[in-house]
Amino acid sequence: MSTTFPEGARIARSVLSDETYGVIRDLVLEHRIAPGSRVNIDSLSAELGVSPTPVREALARLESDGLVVKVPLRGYSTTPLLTVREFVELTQFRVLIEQWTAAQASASISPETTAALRAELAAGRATTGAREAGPDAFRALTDHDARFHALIAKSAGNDLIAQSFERTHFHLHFLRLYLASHSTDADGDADHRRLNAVLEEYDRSGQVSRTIDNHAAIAEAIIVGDADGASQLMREHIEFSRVRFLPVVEMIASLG
Amino acid sequence: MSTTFPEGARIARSVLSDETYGVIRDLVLEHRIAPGSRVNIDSLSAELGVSPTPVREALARLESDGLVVKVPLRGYSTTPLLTVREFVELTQFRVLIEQWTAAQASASISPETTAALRAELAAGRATTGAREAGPDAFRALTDHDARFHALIAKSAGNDLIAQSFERTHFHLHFLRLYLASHSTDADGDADHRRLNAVLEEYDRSGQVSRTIDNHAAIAEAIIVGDADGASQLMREHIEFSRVRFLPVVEMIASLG
DNA sequence: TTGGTCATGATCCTATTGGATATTTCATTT
DNA sequence: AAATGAAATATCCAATAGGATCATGACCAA
Repeated sequence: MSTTFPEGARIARSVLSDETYGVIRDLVLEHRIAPGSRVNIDSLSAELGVSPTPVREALARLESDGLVVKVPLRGYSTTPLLTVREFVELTQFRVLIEQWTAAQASASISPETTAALRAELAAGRATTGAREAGPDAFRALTDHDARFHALIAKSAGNDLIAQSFERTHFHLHFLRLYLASHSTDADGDADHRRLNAVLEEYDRSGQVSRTIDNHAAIAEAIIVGDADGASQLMREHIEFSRVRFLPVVEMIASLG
Repeated sequence: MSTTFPEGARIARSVLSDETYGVIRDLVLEHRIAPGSRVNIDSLSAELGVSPTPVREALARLESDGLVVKVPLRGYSTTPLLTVREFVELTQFRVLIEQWTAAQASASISPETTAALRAELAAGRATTGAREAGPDAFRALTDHDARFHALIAKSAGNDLIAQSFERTHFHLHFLRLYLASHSTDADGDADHRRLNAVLEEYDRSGQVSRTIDNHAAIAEAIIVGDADGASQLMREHIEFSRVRFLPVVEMIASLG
């Protein structure tokens, strides 16, 4: 008997293959299944209380999403954590796309978009109320961050580009990295001590309030229709995120 | 050193679900299954001589590719042809991404990339040998076009962006549109007569040689490292394609 | 002893078959 | 003509048999 997953992971049977898809997706994204590890179809189906068939279909879709990889006749594995190179490439992609979405959103600003941006900013500020650091705070921050950037992407008026941007799941990849870094046992190992030092530096560097301030500035530029300003601020925002987070990624890569 | 065989040397075992994925994909792209029509799993599995299970898995992957859509408990349908709006959005996306890839490829030009570009140009010129118009010529042109643009995307040095670009399958969508327009019966209908007029104008407008000339100019700019020039030429190339093809898209949309 | 090869068993992916459930269609009734 | 119900159709899931891969360990040769 392997009660690996919590009871909440069980499925309310309605449209089983879709439900299964969502559950497995969350299991991967939330690190319940470790990055780079094998995914056993039989175990998973037994764990979720369904037959292998919907699990198979769910995994096929997850492969197209880039969350698992399939080796024929050998099964599925979750994709490994982002490498440093992939992290840099993802940041490049974000700069390219989001400079454009910010400018476009500015050019076609509407009262509805303005209201939505202000509401999301308020939600973001609410997360800073509790000033603690660590996984929970980081999760709340990335949730807000994901919603904020997705909102701008949708406001740019090009659904295709918005979809292409959202399907990178950049915030989920960052969350996976961060969770992985915090879940490493903090024993006396010199590597782990250095990682913890990097993490504490990251957590304490005022990242949360800094991010919210950046968002506020970007939103204001968009609302007043300052396309060039919004574009420039967006670029700086992403670059800042890259500079702050890169040491964490490098440490993780050197450990793994 | 272990002189292991390259990846391709691995024996291609019969993995039925992968095989059916490719077959169904071609069926949809080549219009053997009409756009917007239902896809019957039982009929398909009987047609292909396999059981419904691999067909189901293949369809799940195709949904992530955007070629079919699933309605729970009602089955799958092929996605309709591109709307005018989607065509415009796709062009916007291409301009945004490909200006960047062209510039980046110029900035990091290598002898290998130079050779590959020249080879692809030669292949493109070979397609213009037969000066006929119509579906076959258009197919040869889009095949070359897809390879040329994918080559530049890969040469930009960012795999993530290259993948994101290639997964739009823009050339396949264009091919579907073109094939759909040519497959409509040329009866006495006034709409069809107008469509045929638009198509003949398109086929006769020197699109083939014009495209190859554009490609040659872009390749030359990349090879000599002229990032700004390559970026600008790429933009004009895509805009030209948009202007020439848009009337066809509009006619199709007005008919469907 | 050391190194490599080969057989054997376990594990897991893969695919078919059959049945349960939802939807659609069509005939019947009001 | 509209509504209701029942048969037909198709999706959807489960159970199971069939194969491939990997791991373990024994055997043989150097």
